[in-house]
Amino acid sequence: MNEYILIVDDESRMRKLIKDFLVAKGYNILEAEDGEQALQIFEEKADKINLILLDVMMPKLDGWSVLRQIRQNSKVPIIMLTARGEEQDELFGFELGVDEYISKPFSPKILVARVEAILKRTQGNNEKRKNYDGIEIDKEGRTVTVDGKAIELSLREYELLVYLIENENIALSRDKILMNVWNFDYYGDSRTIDSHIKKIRHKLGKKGKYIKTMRGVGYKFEVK
Amino acid sequence: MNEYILIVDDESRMRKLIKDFLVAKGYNILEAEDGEQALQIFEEKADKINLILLDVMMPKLDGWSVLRQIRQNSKVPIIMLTARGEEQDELFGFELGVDEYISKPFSPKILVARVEAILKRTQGNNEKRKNYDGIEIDKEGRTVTVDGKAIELSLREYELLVYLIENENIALSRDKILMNVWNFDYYGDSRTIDSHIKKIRHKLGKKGKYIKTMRGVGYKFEVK
DNA sequence: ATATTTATATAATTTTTTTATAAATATTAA
DNA sequence: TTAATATTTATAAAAAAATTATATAAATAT
Repeated sequence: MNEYILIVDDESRMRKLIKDFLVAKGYNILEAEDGEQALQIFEEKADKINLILLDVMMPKLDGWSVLRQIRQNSKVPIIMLTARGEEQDELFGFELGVDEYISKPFSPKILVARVEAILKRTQGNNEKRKNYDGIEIDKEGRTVTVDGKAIELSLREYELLVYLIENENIALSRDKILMNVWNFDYYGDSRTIDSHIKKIRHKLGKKGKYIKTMRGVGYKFEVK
Repeated sequence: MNEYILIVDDESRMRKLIKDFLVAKGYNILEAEDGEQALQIFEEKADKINLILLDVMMPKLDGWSVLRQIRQNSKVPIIMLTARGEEQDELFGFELGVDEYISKPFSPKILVARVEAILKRTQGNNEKRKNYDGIEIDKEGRTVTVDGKAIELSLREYELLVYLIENENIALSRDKILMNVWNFDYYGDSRTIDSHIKKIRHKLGKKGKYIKTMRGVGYKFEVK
C-alpha cells in the first residue's frame, strides 16, 4: 500500500476533489495541471507512478497527446476523464491503451472503485511485507525490523532504504535517488545521501553491507 | 481461528482446488454447487459463516442474484470469482457490496492472501469490545476504560482514538486522519491533531505511549 | 454557562544538511 | 609494477531546518 497516482487536470478544484478521496484511501498523489507538466512529472517519476488519471480537455497538450506519448514506453494504467458526450472517442482511446473511462460528472465512489479495481488487477500480488535476508519492511506500519528486532529510521532514512530495496539489484545514481527520495527540485549536493546511507548501514548492523557502494555512480541494494 | 468459508461454484474441480488450499490454512469449508444451494446453506448457517467465495456464472441462480439476496440481511464478506473479461461488471458489484474480485484463472496464493486480508479486516472490526493491553473500547457504550477504570474522552478524542486503534500498527498520515476523523477538508495547518493527541495520551496515562509519533508522517497506534 | 474544539505562540526535540577530515579507490606517471 | 596524485566515498560532529509537544487563549458548540 504505497501507490502513487498522478492526477492530470487543468481545473484545480477537480484535482483537489479527486485527491482528497484518494488520499483518504491511502494513496499518494502527484498533480499536474496540464499535459506538458504531466509528461515532465511522469518522466521523472515513471517508476513510482502506478496509475494516471488523465483529463482529456486541457490547454497546451490535451489528454490524447499525453496518452500517446506515455504509451510509447510505458504500460502504466491510465484512466481517462471525459466530459459527457465524448463517448465517440472512446473506441479510439482503447486502441491507444486506455484502461478505463470515467465521464464527468462522476461520483467519487465510482472513481475510487475503478481506481482500486484497476490497481488490484495490475498490481497483482503486492505483498505488504517483504523480507530480504532478515531485513523486513512493513509498509503499512512504516517500520523496519532486522532479524525480528525493530530499528528506528527517520523519514528520509526509511524512504531511502525502501527505494533502494524496491530497486533491488539495480544500481541507482545519486541523481535518480535525489529525484525519487527527495523532492523534484533539490539543489543541495554535498554528501547528503552519503550521510543517510551511513546511518542506515549502521542501523542495519551486519546487514548494512547489503547496501553496496557503486563508485562513480551511486548505490545498490543487493543481498548475496 | 475457527472460521467458516462457503465456496459456491458449479465446477466441483474448482471447489476442490480452493478447498484444499483453504483447509491447509486451517479454515473450515462449506460447499454449494449452485446459487440455490448456496442460499439454503447460508440461511441455515449464516451466523457461522465468515466469508463467501462466490462464482458469478452458475446454473439455476447466478452469482449476482445470490449476492443480492444475501445482502438483503447480511454483511458477510463476499469475494466474487469472475471469468476474465467480466471486469465491466465490477463496479456494479461494488455497489452491491462485493468486497473483492478474483478473476479466473487465479493463483491459489493470491486467493489465500485475499481471503486472509479480508478476514483480518472484518474480524477485527466486528467485535464490539477489544482490549489493547488494558485499553478497552466499548463501541456500543462509546466508552473507554484503562485497566478497568473509565476515562472521559470528548467526541473528537474518542473518535480519534478509535480511528487510531482500528488501524492498529498502521502509520496514519495527518491528511488521512483529518479525512477520516474530521470528515471535511481543512485549510491551514494548525496543530489541531497534535492537541487532541496530547490530551488523549494524557488521559491514557502510562498507556499513552502506545500512540507513536511518526515524524514527518503522522501517528500510529502500536501496542508492544 | 460550560465544555469542547481550534488557533497561536513558543519550547523541545528530532531530522536533515553542511562541513571538514579521513579513508578508500582509481588514475597517472615514472 | 610502484609511487604519487587525484577522485570519490566514509565518517563524525556541528549547524541549520523542520517537526512535534505543550500551554494558553480564542472561538465554537452544547
